[in-house]
Amino acid sequence: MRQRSPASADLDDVDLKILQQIEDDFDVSLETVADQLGLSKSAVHYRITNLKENGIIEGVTADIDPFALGLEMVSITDVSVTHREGYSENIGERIMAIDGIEQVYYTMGDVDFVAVSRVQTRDQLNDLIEEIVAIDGVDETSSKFVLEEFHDARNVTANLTQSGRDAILDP
Amino acid sequence: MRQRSPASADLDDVDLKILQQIEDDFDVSLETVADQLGLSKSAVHYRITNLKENGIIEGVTADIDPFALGLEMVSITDVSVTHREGYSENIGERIMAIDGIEQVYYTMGDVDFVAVSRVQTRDQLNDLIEEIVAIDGVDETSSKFVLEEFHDARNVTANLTQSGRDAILDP
DNA sequence: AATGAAATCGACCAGCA
DNA sequence: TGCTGGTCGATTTCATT
Repeated sequence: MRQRSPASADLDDVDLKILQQIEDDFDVSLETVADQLGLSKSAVHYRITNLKENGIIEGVTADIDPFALGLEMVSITDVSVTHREGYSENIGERIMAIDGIEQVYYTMGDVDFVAVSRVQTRDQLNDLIEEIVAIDGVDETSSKFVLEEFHDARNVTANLTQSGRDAILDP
Repeated sequence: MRQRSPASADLDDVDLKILQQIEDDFDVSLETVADQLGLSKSAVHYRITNLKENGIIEGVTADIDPFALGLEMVSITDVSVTHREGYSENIGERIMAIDGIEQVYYTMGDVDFVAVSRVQTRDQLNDLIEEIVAIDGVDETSSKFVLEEFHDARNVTANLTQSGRDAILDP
């Protein structure tokens, strides 16, 4: 698995406000953010640089509308595997590597993996599921079609509860 | 549901290459992208501006490591609802509005909604599930705990098959 | 749709609390 | 370490093709 920053990254109130702003929209000028916080542009820039270096900001990316690329079919596929030593991580990565697979979760319970996929056509969906089944160790799959999605991008700061916010601020 | 750009957005090869680059990393200089494509910096900027105006680029955002905020617990919750007129869309939005909910899918099949949540503590997870159950029209829920995730951010261009790429380029 | 020049904004640095 | 103000380089904008 990928390296992650420690759970107890010491962020203060100002960091959190900056993160909230730029996680929603990085296309704001430094000056706007600085004015809102009563800081100079340099100070905001300094903090953003640190947040990047500490891995708290993993990167800055453009969010693309999948529909613009004709990616209109979303499915959720439950995957069961035969349990062998160390296979699970490998299988997760192999599912993830298939074109059209967007997210893979390895879960506790009778279903082992849950995969979210996004494709243009039924043929692509068929191919994708066949590729999952072809992976060594995969037992059976069960897919459901998604009719509608609800989410405002990936928004970790927006989804914090108040107690969660407090937990970050005073360790 | 939110307005989306048409499936047949007329993109050319150059647009697709720009999207691929900036979806992965917007922190590249215009000059780098321009050089790779044999264009001027202004031309690349002109295209990016258009892609934003046409809604193909939905926005530019910072990706934050959830672990840095202590968000270490991920769950997938299946939600069944009693079927009444027009309730489904409303319920989806109400689930989505709960703190800690990251994504909600409305699906065909016996399970109606699939919700992905990310919280810091078991208490927060408990609260979250209670809030789902409290929604009018929700019948029953079933949750599984996620042990590991596989995904490289949201990467719609990277997940295109070759035939998918071709389908976009020649309509 | 793409270009080059001009205005604006972000990145970096030295210095300071 | 966190911040300021200034400088330089990059990006954005605009007139022009």
